Amino acid sequence: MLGDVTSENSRGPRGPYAKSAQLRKEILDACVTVFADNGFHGSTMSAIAQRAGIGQTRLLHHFASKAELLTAMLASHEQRMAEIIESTGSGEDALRAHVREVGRNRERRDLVQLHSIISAEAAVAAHPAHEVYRTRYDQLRLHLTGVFAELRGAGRLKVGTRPDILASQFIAMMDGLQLQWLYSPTTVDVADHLDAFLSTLLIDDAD
Amino acid sequence: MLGDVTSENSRGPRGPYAKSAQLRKEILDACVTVFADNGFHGSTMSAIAQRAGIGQTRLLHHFASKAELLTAMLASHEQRMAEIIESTGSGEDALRAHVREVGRNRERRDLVQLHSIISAEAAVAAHPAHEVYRTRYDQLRLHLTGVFAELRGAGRLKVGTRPDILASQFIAMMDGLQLQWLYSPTTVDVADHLDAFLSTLLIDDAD
DNA sequence: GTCTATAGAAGGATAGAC
DNA sequence: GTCTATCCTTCTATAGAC
Repeated sequence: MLGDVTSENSRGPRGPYAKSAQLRKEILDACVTVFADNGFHGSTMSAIAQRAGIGQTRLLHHFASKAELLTAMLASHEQRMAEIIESTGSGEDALRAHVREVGRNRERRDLVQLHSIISAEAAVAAHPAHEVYRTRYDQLRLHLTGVFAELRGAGRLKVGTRPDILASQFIAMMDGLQLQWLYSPTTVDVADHLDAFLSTLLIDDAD
Repeated sequence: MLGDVTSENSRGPRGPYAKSAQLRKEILDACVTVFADNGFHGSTMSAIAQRAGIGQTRLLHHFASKAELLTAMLASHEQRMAEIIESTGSGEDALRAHVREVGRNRERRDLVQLHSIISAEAAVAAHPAHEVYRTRYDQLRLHLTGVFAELRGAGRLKVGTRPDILASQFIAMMDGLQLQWLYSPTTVDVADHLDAFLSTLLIDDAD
């Protein structure tokens, strides 16, 4: 810092690191596939390296451990989920946005597998992704509780329902339907069944 | 068979096997705990043996491989699920029976973890439990579709709902709520939220 | 940053004595 | 049926040359 006229730390990676950044990205992509198929426990550094088309030691040079690889990969996806929560408008639009997002996963079986297997593994406190997932579920429930509460205020919710319970139910339905879809892609239509669920809850907007 | 006057094969294990049967049971119990915490991939024969209080080679003498251990353990539980499907009366009683069963799992966190992690791992075709779980989900959907269809016939179902979709939704809700309960046992009440779901679907019986 | 080589531990599974 | 000893493989991770 002091007197270092060439310092550019605040502007992110300099020239030589550009290639590294690209490689890191490719490694993280390889991670998704391998972790999706075998979970954290069943995946090996060698398998990930092979998938990324590099050697095992080279992989280890960029990510010091398997746990670091998992958390880095999850962090790179976390951003996208945050966007969905923030960006959406209010009320029903917010819910339909979630359904649309889940519907897009039809083309990304790897992402569905990844979520299903890691979320289940990480339910154990010792798992490297435990805190990340606990926080994620808490935030998502909080967000959706707010959305349903808003709908309640607008008189759009069927009587006898509670926003906080609906939030848990909606998340459960997303997770559970995606799991069944993995087993029977032609039988279970995630987006369709989610829409059906919302239809049983919401009173038609009459404006 | 031919001329073997001492043959008692058709009456199950003879004397000397009684101890083996007991040990097998203890091993399978140890399995539940270990597989529940680490899944199939993350569990080791040594860990299971240690949990069962025996040596690794002794474990291997009774179950030839880890995959055999998993399938034997699942088979010993399959029976219980079949009973729930068969035994229950009709209509709403059948659904409430499922809710009660899931409610009992509050005292069996290990079983919930086991189901969550194995069902997610086994979504990959190469997993030793893949076929078992695919079949289980198919049968459960079939069973519940019948139950909901019956309720539809009795005029107990809200309009705009479809028995087959409700079956998928109900299973998804069970799986998904149990997963959230693992992360937040004090926030998510599985049986309560399931009951709430059924309440939004069913028209009160007026007889 | 990348490579070869390899350590050191743990994995599943087998052989053979008792 | 149970034990000790052990094989072979694979795992994560390190060291050091280039």
